[in-house]
Amino acid sequence: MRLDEKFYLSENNVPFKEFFNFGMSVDCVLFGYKNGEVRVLLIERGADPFKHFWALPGDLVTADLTLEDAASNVLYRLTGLENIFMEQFHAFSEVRRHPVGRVITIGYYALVRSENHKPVASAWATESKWFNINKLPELAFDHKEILDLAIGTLKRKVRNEPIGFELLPPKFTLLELQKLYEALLGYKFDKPNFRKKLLSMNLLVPLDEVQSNVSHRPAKLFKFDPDRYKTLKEEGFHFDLQ
Amino acid sequence: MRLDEKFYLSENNVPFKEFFNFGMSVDCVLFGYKNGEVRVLLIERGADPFKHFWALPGDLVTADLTLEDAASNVLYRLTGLENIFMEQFHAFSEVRRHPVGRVITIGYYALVRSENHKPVASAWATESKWFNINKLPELAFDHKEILDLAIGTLKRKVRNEPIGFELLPPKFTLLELQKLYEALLGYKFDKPNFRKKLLSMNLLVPLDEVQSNVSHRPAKLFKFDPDRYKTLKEEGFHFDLQ
DNA sequence: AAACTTAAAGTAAAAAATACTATAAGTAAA
DNA sequence: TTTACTTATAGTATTTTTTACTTTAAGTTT
Repeated sequence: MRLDEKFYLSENNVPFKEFFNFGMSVDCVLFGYKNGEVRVLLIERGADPFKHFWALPGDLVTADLTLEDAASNVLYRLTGLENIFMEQFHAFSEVRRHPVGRVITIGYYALVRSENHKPVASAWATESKWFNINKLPELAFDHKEILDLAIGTLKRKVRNEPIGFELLPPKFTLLELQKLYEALLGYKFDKPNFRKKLLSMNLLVPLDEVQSNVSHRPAKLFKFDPDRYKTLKEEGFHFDLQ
Repeated sequence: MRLDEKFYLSENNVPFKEFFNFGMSVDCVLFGYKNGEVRVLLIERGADPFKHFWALPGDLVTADLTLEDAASNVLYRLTGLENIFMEQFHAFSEVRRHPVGRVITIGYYALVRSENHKPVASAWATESKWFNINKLPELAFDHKEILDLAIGTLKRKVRNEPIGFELLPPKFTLLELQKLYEALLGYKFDKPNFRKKLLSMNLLVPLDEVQSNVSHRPAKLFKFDPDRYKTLKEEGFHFDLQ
């Protein structure tokens, strides 16, 4: 079956192929965390339109790729990393959102440990840089709107699913975890209670290892146990941090 | 600026317009509720491909519409209603998901009071019918996958946001509300406690009115107060039913 | 060895969730 | 009109969870 062969849209007899004029893109909001700050990786555009503006890393989608593939590719080119945690959050479709044509973009947010990223410099982007999510520059296209929605999504998600761990190194202390959540949610936790709550969830595996190079009593290191979470979830457990 | 004038994709010098070959569609998962059952409205397709299959109501998007407009139109043609509660939940982009061409579809779920819908019979759809979400027929395209994700989204959302009310008549009793949540979540609540919890949220306005035509003591009617919810939300309130 | 810093355990009070009981207010049948 | 029946609604006691705070332990630095 070919596009132009046989099919017409029933309501008005317009040939199907008249509808195949959309451009599709993905835009990735890559979050990181460092020194108590939640950050997002932006690129400086190396080409028109919006040349020299800061923008979300993204790309037009080619016909042979799923959106997930396209977003993974963007993240790979940007960081050199594969298997980054990544999730769709919204489709943006304002008719005039892209000055060059009718482009609908799908927003993805992704989480990564800040250290692990190699800066790019290509024709695609002249520079990439981490920005504190509270100190953002002016952005190209409708990327401010996209980024704002991504931040809202992250803040909501992080409370209901244990995805925060994606922003931390594999081994972390309870205080590091607490500080991360405080930065994400914007309020403080009581240290003993935070500790008690997290440990009671049984999602953290204590390691036979402590912090090193600290000038005080070193804290015990933990790792997150994704398999344990999967099991608990099937039993009806619901991750929840207020 | 025109599409073919000036712009090339930086990485490989392909002209921009080569990327504008996508078809876009919206598919709507319209949920209803009646007699303790959560239901979804499906259509029987009146045209190829998948003629005579049950399917989600949807349509190809034209260049002048946003996705939200397109989804609203689908729902209007289906029910005759405007301003139906509706929300995007996912973009589906498998390369071969549509037999006729590369169509990316955006899934919307929508909530409506079951009574208020006029059945359609057009070339677009020969029939429309409510199905219990636990007794679904075989579906066209990848609509089973779309519907499954919509059901998961609804069950998650309904716990964290007071959207369940969209499925009830404007005036309802506390027991009706409880039965709705039991059907949605799949477990029972203790009546006095459910009542206590809901009333303590201060989202329900008691009316000077009771049930009629019931063969027992009639229950007081309530309505949901969306403005109150907005206010409470800004003060940090978080709707939560476990 | 003393001072200092943070980890980690413990405890008591308050709040919330849970399980259950009792009473009130209506309808329907005798 | 009375009695039985059904559901609404209020209340209460128990358990569990959350919250706020205190104490002790374990390391580093001077």
